[in-house]
Amino acid sequence: MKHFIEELNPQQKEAVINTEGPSLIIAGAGSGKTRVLTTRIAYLIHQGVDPFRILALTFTNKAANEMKSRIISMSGADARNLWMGTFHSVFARLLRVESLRLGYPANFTIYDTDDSKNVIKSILKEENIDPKTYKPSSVHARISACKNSLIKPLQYMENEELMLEDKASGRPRFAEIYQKYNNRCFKSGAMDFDDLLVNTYELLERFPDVLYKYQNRFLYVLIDEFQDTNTVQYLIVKKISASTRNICVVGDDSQSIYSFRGANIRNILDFEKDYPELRVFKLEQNYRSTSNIVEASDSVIAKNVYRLPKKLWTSNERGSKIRLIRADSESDEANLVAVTIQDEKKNFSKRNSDFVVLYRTNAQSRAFEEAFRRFGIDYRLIGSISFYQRKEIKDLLAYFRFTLNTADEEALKRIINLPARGIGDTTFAHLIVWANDNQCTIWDIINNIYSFEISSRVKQTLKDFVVMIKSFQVVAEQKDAFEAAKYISKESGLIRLYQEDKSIEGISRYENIENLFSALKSFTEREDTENKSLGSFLQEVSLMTDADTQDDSGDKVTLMTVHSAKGLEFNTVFITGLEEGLFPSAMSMDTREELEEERRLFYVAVTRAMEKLYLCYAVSRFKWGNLQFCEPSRFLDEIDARFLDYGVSTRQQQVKAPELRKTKEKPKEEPVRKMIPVDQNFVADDVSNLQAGMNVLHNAFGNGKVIQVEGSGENKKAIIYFDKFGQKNILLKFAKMKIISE
DNA sequence: TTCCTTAAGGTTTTT
DNA sequence: CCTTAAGGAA
Repeated sequence: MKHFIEELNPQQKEAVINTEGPSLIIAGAGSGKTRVLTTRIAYLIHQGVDPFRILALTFTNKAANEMKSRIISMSGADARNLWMGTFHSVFARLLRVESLRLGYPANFTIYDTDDSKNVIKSILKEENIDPKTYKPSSVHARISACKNSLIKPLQYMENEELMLEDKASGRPRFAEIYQKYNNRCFKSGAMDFDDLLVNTYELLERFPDVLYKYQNRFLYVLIDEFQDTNTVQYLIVKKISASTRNICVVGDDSQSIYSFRGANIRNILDFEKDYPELRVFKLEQNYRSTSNIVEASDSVIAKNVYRLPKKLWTSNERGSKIRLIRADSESDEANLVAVTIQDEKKNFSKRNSDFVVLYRTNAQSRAFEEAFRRFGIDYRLIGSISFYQRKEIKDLLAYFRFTLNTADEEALKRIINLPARGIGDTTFAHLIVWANDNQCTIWDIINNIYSFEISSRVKQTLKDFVVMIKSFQVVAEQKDAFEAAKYISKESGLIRLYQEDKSIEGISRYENIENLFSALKSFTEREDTENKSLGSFLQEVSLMTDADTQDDSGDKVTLMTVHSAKGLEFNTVFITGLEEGLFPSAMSMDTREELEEERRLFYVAVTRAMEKLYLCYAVSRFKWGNLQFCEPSRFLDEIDARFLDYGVSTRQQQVKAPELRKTKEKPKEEPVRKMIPVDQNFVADDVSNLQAGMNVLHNAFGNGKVIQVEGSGENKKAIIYFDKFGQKNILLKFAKMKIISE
């Protein structure tokens, strides 16, 4: 232990060894925050604190897992018993034990955003409310905001200000929807993401014995990324740590980027008011980046008015200047980034994993994916749709969910007619009416279906369904998650359904299911899983994000939003799409507060870079099929010019030149096609008689299999599935391909 | 009830 | 532009 502490700088050391009482650690970007936090916990364990009695909350599962394994390597296997995870996962675990108190089943379901929106949609439908004025996504966002500030439906209705706000915006029935939504979730034995927090708070508030229990269990509470906690989160940890007051929060107000999700920057600014005896530690030495990058980032964040005073510095070498890349279009931007990566790899022998491409919105990833595929650069895409959000996965999970919680209406909706068994919307609507009339769940109805007026065919189908689910329940009870899942997916017929689908999508769906099973297998075989049941697996899975499911192995360039890059570092960073209206986002330019958050976001992006930073923007961009002209981002002007290099590398000019000429003659595509690395000696076959089933070699896309041929003459085209590039529609008129086999 | 066609709408950011 | 939802035909 001793040498871990000796390696720290004086400020870090202070922040580690002062374990008693409230602490605020203000940790600048790259100042060794994670190291301090892990060492502090290892130090506590070393002092004899039982890991079971330490609660450490992080922002992502990934951060939690990484820290945990670091702590284990510092202080031994016992550290496995730490309560460490995201707010949501830790409190979900707690609620599993205590949920009965609040009237929820122990097997309560966790609704993800899609489930929540579906609940809202069905409420709108039933109440005949126009989904255009009450957009499910904005209704959900508002409900979420309420929950994060602990405003319940009844309080909402009594709040004149909020009610007037709704009236003014033309949505006077919001409070009613909010209430119905909550009732519906409760009836389904389901909690949404926000409920995991709200209900934890309520539990501690309403049941003193429960509060007492957890106050006594957790002697030390630590919170990472404190600047991104919201009101409920803070109130929960405040309650839990109230008796010991051993609460240690780590954060950086300059990196607060989640206010849209209810994060309350006041939590960090006002922390001192709640804890007058607070000790503050400031970590201001940056170990991550070159001094050029550190100073440049500082010149940007200095433009913000709302911030705690601190000055980041480094003793690292100056490093190279920040490069600007100006592109003509989004595809040009992507190509330039790809070329630059190739150059950097060649000239400085860097690996793909040294690079990250950051953007403001997920939609921007597409151009990069395309370019990287053309250039043969391996990449990993983080974000957008997570593995567990995929339809086929959600379908299977819905069976698991329903098996464990038959009140879960959203799950039932997904599975009752999948695979098709002749239970359509009409029948389901009947079931809902009967359930409402009888004040019971739909499961109760179909369980007693003989007493209802419905065709005997449907009756039999529903009876079979009930018998099947009951058999699943027995299996889920007796077997581990993997075995149970195998049984359910087979007996439900889902597996067969996907196996039989031989379309491209069908095959990829089946692959996803196979991946789910390997996840299940490793879950049940993992050593530190104390509970190997299907329910335990479901809980873990419903709180996973895309970043958690990806493996970091393999040498790949990373593509992700700036938000998901928080906490990470890369040798070389490309910040792309630096244009007014995109970054800063057009939706966040109206107020000073919003703009400052955008600037903090930019600051986060800049400070991810260790050695080299590229800032990219395009002068035009396609938006919904229309070419739009863009102005470079104001953030580019805000960086002091002495940190910037406006020069363009010779290689970049080479790439740009042909494209510029070409764009004037022919729109889009053509210049991109030019950029495909083409084998000069490639001799194409005559493909006019191409048939489905043939294997071909394309000059740019490589090996592929013809799925289908359609059209004739000039317009004859083929759908080909390429090993490396996936499915493409190819016009045979242009195609340069060899026929390998028939 | 299912499948296919057509229309509309969407781009902040995430547990 | 692309994807998803709704509406109509079999």
